[in-house]
Amino acid sequence: MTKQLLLIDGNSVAFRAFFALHSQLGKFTNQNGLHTTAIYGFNLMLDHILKEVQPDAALVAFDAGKTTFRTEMYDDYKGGRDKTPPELSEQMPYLKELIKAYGMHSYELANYEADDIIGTLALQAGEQGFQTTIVTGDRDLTQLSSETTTVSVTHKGVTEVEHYTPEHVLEKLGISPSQIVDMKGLMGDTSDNYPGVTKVGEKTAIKLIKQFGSMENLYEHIDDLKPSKMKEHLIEDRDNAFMSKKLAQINCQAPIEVTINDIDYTGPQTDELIKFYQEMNFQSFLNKLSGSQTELDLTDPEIKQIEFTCLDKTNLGQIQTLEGSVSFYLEMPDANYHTSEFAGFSIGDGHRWFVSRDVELLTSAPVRQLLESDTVKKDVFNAKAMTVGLNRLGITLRHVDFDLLLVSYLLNTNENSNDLGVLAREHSYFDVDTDEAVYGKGAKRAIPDVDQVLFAHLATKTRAIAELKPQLIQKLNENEQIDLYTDIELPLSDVLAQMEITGVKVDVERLKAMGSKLIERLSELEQTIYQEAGESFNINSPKQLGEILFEKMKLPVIKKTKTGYSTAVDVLEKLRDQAPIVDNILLYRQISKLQSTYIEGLLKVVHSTDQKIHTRYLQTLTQTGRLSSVDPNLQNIPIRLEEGRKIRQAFVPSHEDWEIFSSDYSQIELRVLAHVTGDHNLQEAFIEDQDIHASTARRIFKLGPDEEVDRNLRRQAKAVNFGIVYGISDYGLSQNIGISRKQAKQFIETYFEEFPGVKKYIDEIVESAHKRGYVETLTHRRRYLPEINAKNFNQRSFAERTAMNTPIQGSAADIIKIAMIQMNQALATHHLKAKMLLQIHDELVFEAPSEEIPVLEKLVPKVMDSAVSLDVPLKVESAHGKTWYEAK
DNA sequence: TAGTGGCAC
DNA sequence: TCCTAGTGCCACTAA
Repeated sequence: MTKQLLLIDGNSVAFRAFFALHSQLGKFTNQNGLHTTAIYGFNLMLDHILKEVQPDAALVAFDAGKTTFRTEMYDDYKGGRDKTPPELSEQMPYLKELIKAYGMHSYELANYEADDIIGTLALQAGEQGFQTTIVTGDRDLTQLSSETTTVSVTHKGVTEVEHYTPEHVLEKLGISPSQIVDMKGLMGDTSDNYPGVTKVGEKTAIKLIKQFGSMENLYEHIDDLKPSKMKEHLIEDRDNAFMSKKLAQINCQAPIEVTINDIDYTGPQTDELIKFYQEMNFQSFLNKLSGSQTELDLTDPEIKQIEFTCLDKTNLGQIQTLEGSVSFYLEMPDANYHTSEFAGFSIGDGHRWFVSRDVELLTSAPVRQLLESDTVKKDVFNAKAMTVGLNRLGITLRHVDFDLLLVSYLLNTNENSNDLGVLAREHSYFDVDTDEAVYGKGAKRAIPDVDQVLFAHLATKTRAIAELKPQLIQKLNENEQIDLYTDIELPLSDVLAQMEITGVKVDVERLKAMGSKLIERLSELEQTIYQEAGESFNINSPKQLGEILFEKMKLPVIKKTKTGYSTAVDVLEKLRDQAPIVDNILLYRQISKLQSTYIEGLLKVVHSTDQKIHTRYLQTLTQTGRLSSVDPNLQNIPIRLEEGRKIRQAFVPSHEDWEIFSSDYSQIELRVLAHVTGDHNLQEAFIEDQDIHASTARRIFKLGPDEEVDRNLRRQAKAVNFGIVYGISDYGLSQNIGISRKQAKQFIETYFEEFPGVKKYIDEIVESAHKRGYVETLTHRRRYLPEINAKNFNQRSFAERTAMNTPIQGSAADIIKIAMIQMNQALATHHLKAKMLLQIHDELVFEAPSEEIPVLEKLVPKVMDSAVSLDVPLKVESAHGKTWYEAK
């Protein structure tokens, strides 16, 4: 066996632990009022890493003080840092006690940082045949990773770490560990406060190092670079670059006085540890030591016991005896079921329950036949997740009859927890544990090793689905929601599953090219802003930005937030005349949004196997019945401004000679409003296919029949129309179009005079909401408004506005859902290759072979505008092109 | 994790 | 007197 050495960067891990638990600061104190967050977090990390590494030798290295050989080289090294919070410093001496009780050594060395101690020991260890694991919160240490050394950087919390081997460094950065110092030399480091080369950030630095191999070689060949700003900066900042590289370089020849032989690790001193835990008030660690908590205790004895059969290859035949309807549950511990691992499954018929960890069994003939059968009903929790998960195993889930998640959501939109156990409790069903109780939460979340625990949990879940089914179906009937469930939501879940599985193809190269351009522009803007401000600061920090604008530059304060000055767009727009920096900040914001959210964000979620993005539509989340989209959100890809709209050029068809085809409902919410209010004037405008905002302007501004509606009046009328849909307030309207509150009030009153049906509807819906406590859409989708009778004016007003808005927004959502189901059927009956890819609230996006485009141009609008029959016509507009951008 | 800001419909 | 237009998701900072 290779000997294992564990080296921990004490300050860095303590710092991470402290902030990871910072929100709990108040809860973690001992009898003497000592804060214990960092100690607790450090302990969690130790338990975790000791179990993983099982070291033969171990050491925790600390920084000795503020002055080191680096501060001698550069006064300002680590300058400008906030001083360590006292709640953290007070914990450091106790942390060292903990380490001692664990039987580990700590060490620090004057003039050197912990990094240098670690680097020096790791080097010696490698020579002596040790395998070394370094734990730190500081990415810079990854320069130490090698054949014999792995660097584990804490990720979220403290127990989750990312292991950096040389291969992993190469994968993440594209360079080798030894080249990290060259990169740091060029880019500098804001947190350690050393400069690097002006305008060179991580991306540029990596590009240069990839090209030249090292900083030295880059400067030897500097004359070969073609003339550019960057070249000038490189030459100008040469000295900074070399100094920064030296600062970044970990010294692996530190004059340490310990050797590996001095730091044997033989395990914790249990007695001392118990004493220490008592002093720190660490109950859970004490329990763990005394062994009073066994894993089996996780099963709550209160819960009705369940008997189940472990399925394996020998007893598969028994599955064939299941009949009627079966409950099925496939456990995917990660929320993203496109990529999650499978933890196991359970299947049963109300009396017998079969369980296994081995999902391969699902593909065996008896199980597959059952899942794919058109005659055996399947009852599940989250049909869409099951469909996608099984699809990954090559199985098509058919004939789903009951979806506990979907039904609960329809009965009450607030009951949409994705944890079956939580949801069951809402329905007064207690014979199933929550996932949190069985799997734990946060960093501690894990699938139990003990079969009994996992299997009992899966079997009780399946049983809960079966036992809750009859009563919930009955409630759907009582609410007149059974059609909504059977004809809309359940079939829709399958349509959505297919859309998610299909995914949308992304032109990765195009995104990357856009990204590098944006980065260049950002770094230029950044410099301009720093010059205009007279200092450099973090533009992304509203706090720092506020200080620059409102204290240093003394611009007038327009709006404040809870925490300080507001720097939101509407505020900055009012200031743009006062200083040129404001426009640059607005531009910086716009571009950095595109870069981080859309370029970086999208690139992160492209599946490498098919270059596609597979979003997940959440069908049981919104309070109105709309869908939402996550991982990533494909419902907010920019369109309003041209620069952002270009992102859509990266959304392309998945086959050559195919196109993107898009259809959207025109003014669907206002049409729904015209329908539900029965307002004659509003209906007339739509029946005559008038420009609705111009028509509203004509009425509220009392224009004659031949009078021109100018752009400004139309814009104001448009805002009024939106205001009506959202549940209007005079203040909101006045802010939106920049008029006085009095004037806004006047607009609204005139609107109600001109559209009396709308006024009547609003009064009635609010009254009905007060009486019944909920509102409904066209399809009886229901939203409860518990605060509609609140004493608090704001709470009540909010509920009243949602009472107006929800039937409108929700009915529009109903309509497009119906259209999606019918559209999917229409594609099949017409034997089209076209696929539905995306839904963006009032828009459907498809990809199709070019020759099918003429067919879609007729078919899609026909299906969409006849999805429901309203008192006003629905209008659909379509477009197509080589990319989503061109389909406009 | 809370707060701020910004993108969509 | 208060605050103030509906529904979402996500990045980033600061702690």
